[in-house]
Amino acid sequence: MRTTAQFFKALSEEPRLRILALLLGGELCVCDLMGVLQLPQSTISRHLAYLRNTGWVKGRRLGVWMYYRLAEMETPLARELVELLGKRLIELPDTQQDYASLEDFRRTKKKCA
Amino acid sequence: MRTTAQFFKALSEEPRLRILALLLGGELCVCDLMGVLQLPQSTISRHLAYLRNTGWVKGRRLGVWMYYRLAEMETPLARELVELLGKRLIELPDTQQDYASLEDFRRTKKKCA
DNA sequence: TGACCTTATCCGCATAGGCAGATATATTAA
DNA sequence: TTAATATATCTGCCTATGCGGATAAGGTCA
Repeated sequence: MRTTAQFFKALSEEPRLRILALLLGGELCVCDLMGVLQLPQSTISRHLAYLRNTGWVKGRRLGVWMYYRLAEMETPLARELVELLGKRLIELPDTQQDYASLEDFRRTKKKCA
Repeated sequence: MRTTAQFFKALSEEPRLRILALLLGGELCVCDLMGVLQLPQSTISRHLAYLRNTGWVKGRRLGVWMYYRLAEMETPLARELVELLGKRLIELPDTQQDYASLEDFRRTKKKCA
């Protein structure tokens, strides 16, 4: 139960929820997330560490860049929750706006990747 | 998005998650929750206030007792999340144990209700 | 190797929020 | 009205955790 609460805690802070919403759309590197969330690199990285430790995301290194993606969930609760978020979280206006920012960022400031 | 994060925050602390899991089984009074969670009354009441303020539960007074139940959710995300919890959270061993404790408590120490 | 880039972690600080005990409020019953 | 019970809120304390800046670590390329 403690584990389950810890798992939900990942969703309880706005920056982490936004990161997860973005990752529902596919793999992203840290600099993409910085571009969208407009938060310092250390903050982004710390939240990603949190998400890694609670089993939400996995990272892989590609050269200099770390790419993060949603992990494969291990329990039915987690799997169905991800499915639900993919359907309902994504349709929220805030999420849509973040997706638009991501588009912008990738088009204009493609410093990374 | 902030609201959504706040909403998930309700699930991010073990006592609140346990309370919600119990309420998935139906309306309960504060003393029932005290009996199961074994936490001081002020702690239970504070968590219930939190759950009230974030729209998770509604309370109604019946004489001296306050009964709490899950609220009717207002968004598809929330509704489907409750449905998911009702299916998957309830089957966790910890939750089952709390349900058993509730049975016990109601049978033996029926001081309230 | 050394310069440079990206990401992770460390540090100190500030704040949110948990807890328990004390007190206040509401309801019932004598 | 007074007493008793159930619940809510207040208070003070303490821990967890968020934050940003600084620094470390890992990787690439000249």
